[in-house]
Amino acid sequence: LIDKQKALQQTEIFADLPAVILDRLADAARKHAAGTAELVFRQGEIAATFYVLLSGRVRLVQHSLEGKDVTMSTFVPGDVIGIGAALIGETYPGSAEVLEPAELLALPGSLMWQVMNECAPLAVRILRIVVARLHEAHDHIRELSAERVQQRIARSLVRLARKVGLKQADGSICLDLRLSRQDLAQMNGATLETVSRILSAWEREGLVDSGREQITILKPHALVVIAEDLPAL
Amino acid sequence: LIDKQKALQQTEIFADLPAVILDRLADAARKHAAGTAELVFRQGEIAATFYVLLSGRVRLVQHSLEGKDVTMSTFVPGDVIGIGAALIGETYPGSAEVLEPAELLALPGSLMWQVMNECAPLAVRILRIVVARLHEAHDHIRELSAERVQQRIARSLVRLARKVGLKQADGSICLDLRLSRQDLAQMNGATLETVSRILSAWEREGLVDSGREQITILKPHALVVIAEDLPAL
DNA sequence: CGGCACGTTGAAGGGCTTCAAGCTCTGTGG
DNA sequence: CCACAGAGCTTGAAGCCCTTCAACGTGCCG
Repeated sequence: LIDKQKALQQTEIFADLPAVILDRLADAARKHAAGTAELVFRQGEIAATFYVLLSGRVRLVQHSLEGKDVTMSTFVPGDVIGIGAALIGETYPGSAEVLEPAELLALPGSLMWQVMNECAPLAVRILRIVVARLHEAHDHIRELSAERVQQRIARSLVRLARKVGLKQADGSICLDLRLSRQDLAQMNGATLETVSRILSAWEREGLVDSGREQITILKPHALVVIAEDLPAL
Repeated sequence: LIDKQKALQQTEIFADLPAVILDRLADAARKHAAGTAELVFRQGEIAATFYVLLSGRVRLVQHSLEGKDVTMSTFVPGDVIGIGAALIGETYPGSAEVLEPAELLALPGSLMWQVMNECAPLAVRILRIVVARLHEAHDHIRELSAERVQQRIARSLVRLARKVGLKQADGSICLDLRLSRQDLAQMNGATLETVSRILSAWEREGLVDSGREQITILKPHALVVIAEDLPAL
């Protein structure tokens, strides 16, 4: 119970809340563990609860009718998952699939409503998060509409480098996560074959070093050039 | 001043508010008219105000570096524009371009903050709107990632038919707005040539009847079949 | 009536997908 | 410990979807 409070406090969204509020939330929170490939919730289910990710990695994925999976976003510890749907009480817009073994706190959306109405700063933060995600989604739409696969993949790698990149002594950046060609493809509306070909080409040119579910960026700047479609070399 | 109140009351978002609140909002609101192709706000500007659309039509468009414009969403009377950015105080995620001569009410984001903190139901509605738009954006991402241009165009037409379709006696649906090939292209990440070819093909098959900036759907059901990629005919 | 935005159509080509075959690792159970 | 199954990856060939460029209609409005 106390560890649940501590866990909540360490997330950006629930930090610095009045003790009373934190108590109520921690009291209602239920710990939940899930292994790789498990679904925390499924697309289409009525959303009564949302989740705080404590450890591991989770992605939000939409299934298209033809069986293609599309990754909407991936979450790291501290992120809130499914809060939009849970607050409104509609269905989840996608499934939450565990990428790396995860611990989560499950919280009821209804309680969140009550608390938000009493604690304005909390409402502010939620709105801030949802708006930020909306803007990310808009960026994603622009990229899918106007850019080539190459460019989008480069962009993904640059973004991942900023988020989970381990800078090496020689200036290269190692991406600290399991990342298959398939994953990259589903994040960018492409096929795994195309991703494989692009990475192979980059490897031939010495831009990256890639292996099974693992990628190291050798020339970060060159990747940015591709991602931003800058003219000169 | 009284007409501003009335205008606000007739939008879904500001209906049924306490008179005191409505007063303050109406008082701060400033009427604004804009002609076709004008920009209500520009991508990248600091967002201090948001807008309520009273009449006309407006689209939110992102400009890519290579000069391609991508339409994120289009707004009809009663919609709120730029509220996400204005509440957070960051920059606008895109430009708001007037499609048909529009009247708007401009409201300061800071005031909205204050009012939201006092009036929980209002905060609820804002959040509901932003979440709904996030989910729309996610759908759009899935479509762009997994579907062909044909399918996306069909989907756009079906959606427009629901929103601004005038049902005729013979079962056809006339889209009551100016809609160029270019517009359809920018809504779906395609080129105007491709859209033209697709519409020509559909016209040959008797699915639609299209002219200059004007489209009538002759066989709505057949279009749905294409949009949803249903197997049989 | 001339200008201009919108629209059509063709031809060429490129980017990406699809299908298919084979390879390389990883992990697991005998 | 080794072998093997299977997941992940690579590569080729064929082809389609869509874009790009270009030239030419068409209709609207000043």
